[in-house]
Amino acid sequence: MPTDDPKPDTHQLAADSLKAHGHRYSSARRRIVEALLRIDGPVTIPQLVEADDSLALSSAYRNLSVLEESGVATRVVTPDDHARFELAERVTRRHHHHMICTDCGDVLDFELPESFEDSLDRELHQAGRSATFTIDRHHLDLLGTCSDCG
Amino acid sequence: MPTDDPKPDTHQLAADSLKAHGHRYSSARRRIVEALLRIDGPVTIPQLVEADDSLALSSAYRNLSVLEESGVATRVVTPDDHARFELAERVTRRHHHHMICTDCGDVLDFELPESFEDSLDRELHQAGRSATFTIDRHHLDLLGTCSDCG
DNA sequence: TCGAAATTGGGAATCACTCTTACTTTGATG
DNA sequence: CATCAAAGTAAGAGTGATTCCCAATTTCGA
Repeated sequence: MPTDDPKPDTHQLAADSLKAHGHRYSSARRRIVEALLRIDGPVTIPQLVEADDSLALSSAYRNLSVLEESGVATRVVTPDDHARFELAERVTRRHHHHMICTDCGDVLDFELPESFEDSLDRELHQAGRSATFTIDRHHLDLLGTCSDCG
Repeated sequence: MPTDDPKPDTHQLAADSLKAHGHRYSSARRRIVEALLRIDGPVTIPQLVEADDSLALSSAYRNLSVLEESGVATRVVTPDDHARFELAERVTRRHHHHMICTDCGDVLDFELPESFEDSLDRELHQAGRSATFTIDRHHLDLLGTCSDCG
């Protein structure tokens, strides 16, 4: 049972997080997590349901809210008008940012060098301090055109 | 007529931008720009109409789209489900980022040191290159709690 | 195993936003 | 300075993503 497994047991983590928030890891929720693992990258709920027909639309909306508030999934906000979801960084263990294609709406993940993330954090905390704003997290998005639309 | 006026003639800039896109700077559009100047910080359209009752809701929506595509206003996307608008950086001449209160939904502007913006740009272009993604602009948001909700 | 509590899912309801349409304003032109 | 076509206005209908409702089903602890 390695503690530093590059692919830790996502399902166990999901079950624990849900339980800690008073929810169950039901089969529908597991199917959603499996689809998110499979697809990789923030997806809209219609895309998710398309990827696994056994999911009901209304349950997918409800469950993604539950997964979000339990810290298993993250809601990704983009300029197009579907919400997108991906597994939370708590779960994937990787901090990343998003490249959003303003043409097709697709979202890609990317990472920055850790050293740069550190100086980014320093700058942001500085800014938060001077505005008396308590920082929970940051989002860094690139808006532009992906290679498909380029 | 100083060229480097800290408060350049926003209305002239707005009129020119609109004309360049085949639109007029009508009185309703001027009232919207005036409200955006007065309020400062991204506001929802209901907030805007509240700030100036003479504005009609449907016209406000339509005109903000026109102002956006003419480069006068910018649509700000946040986790709550109202679109927010502010004057474009082209118009204000200041690059800034957003602190978003996840409690009340309010959005504050903040700026980073220019030197840091430069190294940020370098990192992002590096990342864009390796993903074959053409960067148009970036967004850097702080999510957390504002001083009112703290 | 049993029962209470949680979950499911299909369809109705909601609500921010956009479209339609008939009317008004604007400004270029003769 | 009169005309009129293009541009703008605004009230309300329409749209579509998301949420709500609730009866039926599943789950888990005792």
